[in-house]
Amino acid sequence: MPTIRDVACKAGVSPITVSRAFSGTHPVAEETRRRVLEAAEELGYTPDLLARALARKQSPIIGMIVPELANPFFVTIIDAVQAVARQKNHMVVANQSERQPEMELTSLLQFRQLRMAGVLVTPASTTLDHLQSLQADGIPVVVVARCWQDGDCVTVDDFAGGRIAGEHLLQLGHREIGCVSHAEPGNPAVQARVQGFQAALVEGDRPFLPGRMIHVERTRLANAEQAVDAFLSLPHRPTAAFVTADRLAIGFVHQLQVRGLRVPEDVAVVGYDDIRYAEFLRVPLTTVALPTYEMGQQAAQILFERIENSGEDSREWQRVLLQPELIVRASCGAQ
Amino acid sequence: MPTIRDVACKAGVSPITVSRAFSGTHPVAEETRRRVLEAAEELGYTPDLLARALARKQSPIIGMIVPELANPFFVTIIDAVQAVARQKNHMVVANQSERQPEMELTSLLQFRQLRMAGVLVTPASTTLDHLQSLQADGIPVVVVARCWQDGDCVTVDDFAGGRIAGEHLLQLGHREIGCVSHAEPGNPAVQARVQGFQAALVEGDRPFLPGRMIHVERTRLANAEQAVDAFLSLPHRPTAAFVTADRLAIGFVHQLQVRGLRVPEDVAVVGYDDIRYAEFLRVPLTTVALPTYEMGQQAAQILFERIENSGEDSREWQRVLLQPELIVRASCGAQ
DNA sequence: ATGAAAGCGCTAACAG
DNA sequence: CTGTTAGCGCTTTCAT
Repeated sequence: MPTIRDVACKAGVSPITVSRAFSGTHPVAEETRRRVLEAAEELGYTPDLLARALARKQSPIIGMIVPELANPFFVTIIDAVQAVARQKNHMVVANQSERQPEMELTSLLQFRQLRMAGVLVTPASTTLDHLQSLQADGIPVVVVARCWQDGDCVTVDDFAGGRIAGEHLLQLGHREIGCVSHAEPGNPAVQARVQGFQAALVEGDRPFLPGRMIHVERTRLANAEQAVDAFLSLPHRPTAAFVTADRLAIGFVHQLQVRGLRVPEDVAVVGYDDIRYAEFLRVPLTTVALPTYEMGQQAAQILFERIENSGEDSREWQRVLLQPELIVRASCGAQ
Repeated sequence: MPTIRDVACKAGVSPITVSRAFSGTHPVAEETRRRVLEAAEELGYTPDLLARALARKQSPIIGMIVPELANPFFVTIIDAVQAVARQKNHMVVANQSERQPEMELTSLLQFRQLRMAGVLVTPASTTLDHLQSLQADGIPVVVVARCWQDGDCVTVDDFAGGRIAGEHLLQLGHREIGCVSHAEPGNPAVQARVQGFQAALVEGDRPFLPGRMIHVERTRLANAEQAVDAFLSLPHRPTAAFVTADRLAIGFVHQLQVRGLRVPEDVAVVGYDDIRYAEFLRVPLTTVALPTYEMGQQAAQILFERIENSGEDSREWQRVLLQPELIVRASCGAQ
């Protein structure tokens, strides 16, 4: 593979001129640039990104960490980030933490060792201090889908999302409403949904009964079964339920039907996320849709602003809060 | 950030010894290694992967190209590859080609410029010659989910998959069976499915009528609508259909129902892919399941074998063919 | 088992 | 606008 020297030689200029012609960091006379590009073309020269990265102390790669790849929610974010990154000639490494803080740390270490241009992360832990060591090394970090006090973040207003779910069920006349939440205890996104939902009930003069709160760890079928068991053994069985994730809601509806209950007639259900196919289910799911792609896009844009203005080091963090939207389908009985 | 020199100084050894202690390429006395690691620990030293990559002419990154991220099929493969890569301390860059050969070429160029350790690709084009320039540069390439004459590949036996779908419908007593295929014309995976399906009919003494072949370009709702239009206007409407992708099959079933037809009573449907939620649909979908994760896993393993034995340059390409499996649910009327 | 010298291919900093 | 010099931090020879 030809190097910058070979091209320089052939074009009759110095190596640095070739460098500049390719990276466009310094002006190069049009005529010179043409000669250089021509020589490069003939030689089949292409810049070595590794060498460039070493010299610049920065590789053209954005590191991402998401809880899991098997979740279209995060894949959509990755997709959006890639679209922005491609425009900026950057690549994206998207790792999953599997919700384990140690795995997140491992990835972050790799990212630092590779001197990535920037990092986007949906953290697995509630404390976010470990992100600051990256910032200290000059690597911009933006948190996605979670809040962050000490840095930039782009989030969905999950409190508002929970609230519109609750409001909707109240409007439909339900007075006894349960809630099935998921995820590891303390997951801030899910907590906010639940709090928003409870706020809606309170505002509607129906204080939420703690006994009607059902929690499961994951969104698998087995968890849905657990949730339905718990739901059906509640005293004064609620006529409706807000389930904090569509994947869980789908299983929940399914299990209710298996036990002979009808949705929405016996139990109305509102989910969260608006995953694909939610409209093709046995009972099309009423749910809260999130501006997922937009979230990734904005996060990436903020990140690149930081990368490009890396000298300025402004401590005015950006905090973007995007609004969710209710999608009404059959599972709540409104249609 | 401390460098290898700082550690060497503090540990009272030469830089090269530190290098060896960390990379483990050459033996280092146990006592020395301990001293080095200790010094590194105190300094907070961590190897600079960019510098290492430049010196070794290889970065610890696997490049992947898939047609689209919005398809769980490919995401599952990425997931599997990442799992293998992590064990080998490698990162994964997974780009989408959006089925455009030029985008694939752009990514491949980037991969080469970054001297990636290896590349996995599900090509967007039928000709695979462009992959050989990578191989020529010493970068191993494995093709996933497609066949490849001139290199390693790991594929699902789509012909067999199409055949079991056809056989199943025949066994259920259907004699007039249509087929709805998708994707850009000439997509080899889809072609194989269709051919396998046709072979089943021929073997069952029901030669497939070309007029019953319906084709659409994509798997969106609009395409499903198109397909149903075409299907319903067939002379002697078939009582069953094989649809070459679940996403399309879901829309197909949906549209049939919208037009007042019952599934499976009026039209039995068999899909392909066994996407998640296929079992929770209004009509749970009978479909052909693929060993997707395993495919990614095996492809990654083969790739790392090539990376690790990069001296040998054996021209005996591996060609792995994995078997699909029929999943019987309600949409075909067997349950 | 350890070390010394010489790059990997590019770019920053400074000159002109 | 162009060139010179001197690295980026690591690993490869080749010695010892």
